Amino acid sequence: MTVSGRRGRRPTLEQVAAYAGVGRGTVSRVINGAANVSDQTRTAVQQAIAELGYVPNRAARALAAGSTDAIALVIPEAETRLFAEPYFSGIIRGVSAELADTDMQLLLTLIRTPKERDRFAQYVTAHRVDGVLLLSVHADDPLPDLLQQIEMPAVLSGRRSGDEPVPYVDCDNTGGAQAAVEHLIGRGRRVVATVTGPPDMYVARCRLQGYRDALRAAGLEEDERLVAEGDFTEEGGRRAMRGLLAARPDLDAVFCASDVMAAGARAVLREEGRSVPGDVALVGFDDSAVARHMDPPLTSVRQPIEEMGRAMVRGLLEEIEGRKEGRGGHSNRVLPTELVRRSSS
Amino acid sequence: MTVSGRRGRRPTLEQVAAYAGVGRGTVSRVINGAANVSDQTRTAVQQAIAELGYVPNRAARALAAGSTDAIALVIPEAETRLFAEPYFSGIIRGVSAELADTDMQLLLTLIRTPKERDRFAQYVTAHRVDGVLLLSVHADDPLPDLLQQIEMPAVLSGRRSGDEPVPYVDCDNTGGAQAAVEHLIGRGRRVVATVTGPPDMYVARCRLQGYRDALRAAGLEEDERLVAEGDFTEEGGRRAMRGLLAARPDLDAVFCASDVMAAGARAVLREEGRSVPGDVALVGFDDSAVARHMDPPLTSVRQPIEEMGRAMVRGLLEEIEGRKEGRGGHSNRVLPTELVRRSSS
DNA sequence: AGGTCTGTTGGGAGCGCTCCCAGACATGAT
DNA sequence: ATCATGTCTGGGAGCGCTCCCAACAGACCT
Repeated sequence: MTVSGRRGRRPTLEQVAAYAGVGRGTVSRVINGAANVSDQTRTAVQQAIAELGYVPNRAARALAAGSTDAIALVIPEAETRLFAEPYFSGIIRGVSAELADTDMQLLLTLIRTPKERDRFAQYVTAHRVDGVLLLSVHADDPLPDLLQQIEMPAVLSGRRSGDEPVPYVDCDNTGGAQAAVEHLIGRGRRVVATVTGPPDMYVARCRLQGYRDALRAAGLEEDERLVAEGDFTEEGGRRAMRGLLAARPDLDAVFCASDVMAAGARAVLREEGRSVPGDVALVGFDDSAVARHMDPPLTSVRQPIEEMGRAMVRGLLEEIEGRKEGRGGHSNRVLPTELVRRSSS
Repeated sequence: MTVSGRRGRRPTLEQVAAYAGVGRGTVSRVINGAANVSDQTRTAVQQAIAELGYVPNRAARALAAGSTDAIALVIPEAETRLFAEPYFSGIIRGVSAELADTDMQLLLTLIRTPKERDRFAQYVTAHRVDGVLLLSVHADDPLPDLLQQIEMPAVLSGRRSGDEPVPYVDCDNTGGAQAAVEHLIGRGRRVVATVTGPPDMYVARCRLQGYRDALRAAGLEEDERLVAEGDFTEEGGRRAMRGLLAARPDLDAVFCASDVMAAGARAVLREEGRSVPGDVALVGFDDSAVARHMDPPLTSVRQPIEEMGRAMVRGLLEEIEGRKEGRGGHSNRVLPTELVRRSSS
């Protein structure tokens, strides 16, 4: 924590230049790692910087250079409740970690209301950030298209559809669901049901697809009465589970498209006197805290959330860099998931 | 989303002035809500702003005014795991909500390593933010003192000790714990144990104090064998619970200083064949997702986390304002907690 | 009529940087 | 010796704002 105790104004680039006996331009070159600076000069400047405890003024730099050295992480308010728990903090952790080596700043923006969204739209339209990370957007969110229209570099977490035009980072939802169901089948289950997410969400459709793929691959029966629609809430899980038990009382396994829904399903199974995993094996998705603390602990599909955060930042920085140099970026990434086996299956 | 489609450079204050037929100073006055502008002029300027879709350039403003219009929310990395789930996102939600009306920006900074801490120290020392929100600092964290030393406005969440010199927002840990234990006593429990947090954390000491206060007020026995030290982890809760059962097998209630520890305790109770709440009543602290999903659902003490976030921002803005006008702020706040009754007690 | 306020307004100076051009110097080729 | 070429360097211009001072108009007094 070597910080000069000097009170009042902070040293400026100009003062560093004077102290080192060089010109402003030279100091700027050293700071920005430009070539064409002799080793001797560079050393002298670096020493002056250290001795004066100089820290560049971001505002001045941003003003002069026309860039902001900041990216925004945008989170629709609803998500902070729904996906609250490993997701939210996991992404932030990954983003922050990847940004630590950069001197980019992270601006956090929660969007609660259409008014706030418009305000943010204004803000990005005025190019007050260099790029935007958009968390779990809904299909009808106008923000991604706006960003693309004003040519603001952006990366989404998750896709809105199969052919997402905006760069994105996603995890292999289909593969994860498939692995989960294959696992159930591997444990000898033969009547495997599923509780899905809302069908207008791409992520929900992917997980359902994975379920179907696994059944088909194993040659097991596919019955629409084994598919119940949930909404990613616990209550939705409850409702769906009741429906499944009514339609197919002979089911012996359930794959839930989220842990929270699995928690709801589990409660209904208990009410109905079905043991887990004895009578019915249960698998969730997300590997959240809920999964670990359920009784019995829930087998679940883990997404590499932190890694997704990192990948988003890498992608965004590439986009920004690419945009500057005239070439395009568009580096989508789909990260693998992992089945975490616990005693519910 | 009324945004002029004009490509290229954004309109500047100067252009707004020209468009409205006034001087730069006048536009600046209108934007910053200064007095001494005639209604007629103000209206004209506002219309020009709207018509051109003008958004002030933060960097330019910061540079000229010497302030940044940004505050930093600093989170020690460890906390994002430990307190991850309602705490982290709750605070952020509150902070963001309170900031929405302001045009302050929120910079998020996770601090993982001493190196990153030093870097942040540099950053704030260079006055690159107007204020700092510091989450759950440890007693040995040098950051609060540094901030105070360089006269950077700051607000802590939680105190490091009883006489915290830096402004803070906290919840009534003592009162919450006391209410929890009183609740247990009210339900007829007579041998009430507690699992504490690490004694070097002030929050843990407060919750223990609340436990003691309640016992004393009820005239119940206080036995040191009824107090077991945990560390806010599930495993710590397990260990503590085993110790308690060994030392006082006759206990009929346990107050755990965190939900996570309560989850550990609950697991041990199950192993030992003690029913909850039949044999042993259980109460936690935090009202986290874990509490809701335990079996049985855990009675817990809820902190008004979102409100704490809001209070932190209000306090910080006061500090910043006060600092500017030469007077001091120092508005600490201790918010009330609330007992959420579920079936574990 | 002259003087003094008060309320408004315009615009110069400057915030601390980056960009870029021109100049200084060294090197090698002619 | 001369010139071209290249490397390094200094500093002017300007980014878009806020601050502040001077100027002006009108109201009110003496």
